[in-house]
Amino acid sequence: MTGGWLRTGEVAEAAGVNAQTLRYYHRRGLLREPQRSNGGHRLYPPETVAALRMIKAAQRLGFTLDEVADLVEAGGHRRGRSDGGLQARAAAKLAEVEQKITDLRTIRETLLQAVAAGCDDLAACATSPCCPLPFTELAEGGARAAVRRRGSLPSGR
Amino acid sequence: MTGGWLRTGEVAEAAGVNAQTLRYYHRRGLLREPQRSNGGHRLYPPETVAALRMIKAAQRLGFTLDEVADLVEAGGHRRGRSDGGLQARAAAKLAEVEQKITDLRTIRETLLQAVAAGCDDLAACATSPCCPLPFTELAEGGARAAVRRRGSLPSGR
DNA sequence: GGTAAGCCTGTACCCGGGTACAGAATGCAA
DNA sequence: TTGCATTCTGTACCCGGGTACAGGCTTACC
Repeated sequence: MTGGWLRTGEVAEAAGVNAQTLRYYHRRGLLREPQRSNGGHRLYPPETVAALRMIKAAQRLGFTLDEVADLVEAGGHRRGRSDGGLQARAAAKLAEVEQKITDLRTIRETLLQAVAAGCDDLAACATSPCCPLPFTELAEGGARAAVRRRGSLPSGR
Repeated sequence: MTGGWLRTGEVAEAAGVNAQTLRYYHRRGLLREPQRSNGGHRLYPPETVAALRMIKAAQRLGFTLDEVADLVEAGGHRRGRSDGGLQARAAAKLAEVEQKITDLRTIRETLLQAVAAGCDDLAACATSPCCPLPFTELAEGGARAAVRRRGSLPSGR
């Protein structure tokens, strides 16, 4: 409302995002297509920068792009009843994050043990009864975590 | 040494891994190619199961498959000097894991705030001065984390 | 009006860690 | 010996989150 329209590159720069990413977000339904110039160039309202920051923040909070798209959609729809459900989703995500922290703490303890015990060869450790590393539990823990991860987490990349 | 040879499916089953994954690990240099039967079927020594568990454990500790391959390689080579360096790598990974835990704690606090403040619409919150969510920091935090993630972490998927 | 920078579209590719499929050959038990 | 299960190979595809490239059009400035 305050300033004029912004071009793709300007929005991208202001939000600290690659210009290609904007198009990608349009495809994913995270951003509505804006107005166009006569020549077909996109002209964004300044609020778009805030919207992008919001998307990046939500991602950082552990939501996937699909989830963010849902949230945006839900937020936009809630003319009548307030069923955006950010509350509920944030609570669920909170539980996931806490589980992930617990997992990482276990991993940390195990790494600490490996360092403390002076392990220097995984292959040797794996078959040695005196090594404190819990290979079997770790391997199975991976399977459990993989299942949990289907629910999506802040995670890597 | 104790038992007979195992076929691909038996190893996979015993280690809780898809049979295709074994081939994949051969390609990635995580497992040496074993002996073959006359007909060309792989015949694994029983230790392979322990090796697979080791790989899964290392993955669970936050090492990527490339890193595990390095560790295996280094472990196998250390005939003369003991430069496997699991020690050093575990210490480095430990630092990464601790950073990740710190990040997740920040995320958790933020989610808690969102829930406590009763936020129910991200788009509204992002432009409202009374919302406690630190959108800008979160967005920039994401950029920082993305850079850190180039170093690979336990992460998702 | 010229020219460079910026933008448009579609399509292909990247990463990591697998998984699936097709079609041929082997292995093993009855 | 027959027949089904398993394995073999190569190649393609999946997920999530982007990024890159090519070839053409628009915009902005001098």
